[in-house]
Amino acid sequence: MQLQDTLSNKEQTLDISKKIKIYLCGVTVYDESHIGHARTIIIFDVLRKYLESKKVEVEFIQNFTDVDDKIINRATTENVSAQEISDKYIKSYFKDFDELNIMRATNYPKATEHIGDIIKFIEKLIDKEIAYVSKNGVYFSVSKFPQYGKLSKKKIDELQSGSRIQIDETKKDPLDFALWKYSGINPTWESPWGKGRPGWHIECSAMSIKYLGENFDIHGGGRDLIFPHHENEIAQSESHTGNQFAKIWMHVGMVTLGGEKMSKSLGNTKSIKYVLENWGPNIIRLFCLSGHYSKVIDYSEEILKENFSKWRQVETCYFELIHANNKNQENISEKIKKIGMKFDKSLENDFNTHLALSSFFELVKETNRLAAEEKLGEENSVIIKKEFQRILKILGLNIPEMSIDEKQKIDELISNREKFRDEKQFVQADKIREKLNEMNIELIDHKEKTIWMKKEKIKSEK
RNA sequence: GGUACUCUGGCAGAACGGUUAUGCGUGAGCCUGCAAAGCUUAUACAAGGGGGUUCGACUCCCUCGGGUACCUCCA
Repeated sequence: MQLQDTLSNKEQTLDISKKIKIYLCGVTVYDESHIGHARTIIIFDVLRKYLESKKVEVEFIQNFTDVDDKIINRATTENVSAQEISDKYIKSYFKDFDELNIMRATNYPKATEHIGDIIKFIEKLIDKEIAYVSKNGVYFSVSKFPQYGKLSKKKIDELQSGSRIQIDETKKDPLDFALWKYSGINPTWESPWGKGRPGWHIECSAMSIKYLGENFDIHGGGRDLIFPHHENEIAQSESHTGNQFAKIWMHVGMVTLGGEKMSKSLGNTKSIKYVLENWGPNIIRLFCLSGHYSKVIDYSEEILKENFSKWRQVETCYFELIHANNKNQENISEKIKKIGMKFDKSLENDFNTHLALSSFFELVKETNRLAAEEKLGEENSVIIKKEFQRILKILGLNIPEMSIDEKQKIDELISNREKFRDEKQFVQADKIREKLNEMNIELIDHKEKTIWMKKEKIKSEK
């Protein structure tokens, strides 16, 4: 599998004949997650589901940064403890992402639960004289890591001149960043240097190495983490271990709103809860997979509506497959096999989900065509269904199952309607159709039969 | 200002040095008691501007321009 690597700026080969270790930078838990977070996590979720569909073992670590100024600020404002804030939003995080059908990570380490590891990590950096203790905390000395800037392609002297932060006189160099900050405001921990809390970045170095080792396969996150977060992680980690850190750096493009980056600080976010309520998980997933992961995608109601139309076709396809019983059949196994191979090939070529989706829609279209031509028989449907469900599973799309009782009731109503139709009592027949519609059951009248499909309830549908 | 990414048909969005992307939308038709859904078919100067390399460029090179992101809050 080929993946574009931010560090080398080249496609690198991911050897999928062995176990794959992935570390994804998760969220700082001080507020509701938005659709931008969802995109990044959905991309990695599909990557993982694809790998696992190929029987590749994946160890997937995603952290929660649960100690941070913003958490503390929020806690102060709401007059509760920082932990209450982070707990609340971790809970909320899982609610959102379970609903989005995201597979749980192997582990979700939290910064606050790894303070000991972090302190040890910093101690080693001090021993190596790469970090130093100052009046305000412990700092990483950027000048001790000559390759600093290699990920974000920045030159150290340019960074210094363009630096927009106020110069902290206690630091040896304005670029040096905090590993440990002295602080009297809770939460704080004792350390060999004084009471305080860890800086941002250090938790990801300490935890990724702890769980995945010094040199793991993929380190990912949003593009906005390249600098300074990931740049600093590399500096700390490689100084610490003397080894190469992650093999491949994979960065997901931003979600914009009206061409502007969606971010909490700009206040132009669409929360996952909002979008879930209006469009549901499947359409969100289709939307997030509709462009190449490295590029920007723009959120708009129109584009969600477009994905809604796509989803309807997928649903139709599914229900056609379920009800397939035509006698005439075409031999389609070769065609389906080819589509499946194209789907896989697209994903293995820098994880091109959009191209993969176009193969998927070929399958959907082909099935719906056969159904329209009354050529979708049981044999075909078995072949197609296998591939259809394989792809659905990789993409994390989900058509809700129905109970047998429900199905029975629907079949009854349909056969009643058929009687009325045969007797040309269309008013009665339409009444039944109307009734089913209220149950979110849509009828498709074919020449030889009427089939039903359960439509997902979409609030924003017109 | 620096760095990176980006500019493809009404919209979204891919691949590829020479071939239909695909989807949405729109028009027409088929199916239907009517619908809906679906199918068929049609539709689009496609390539930010200008140069160059090449037998041939959307694809490579140069140049000019637009957009976005990052330059210590950020997925």
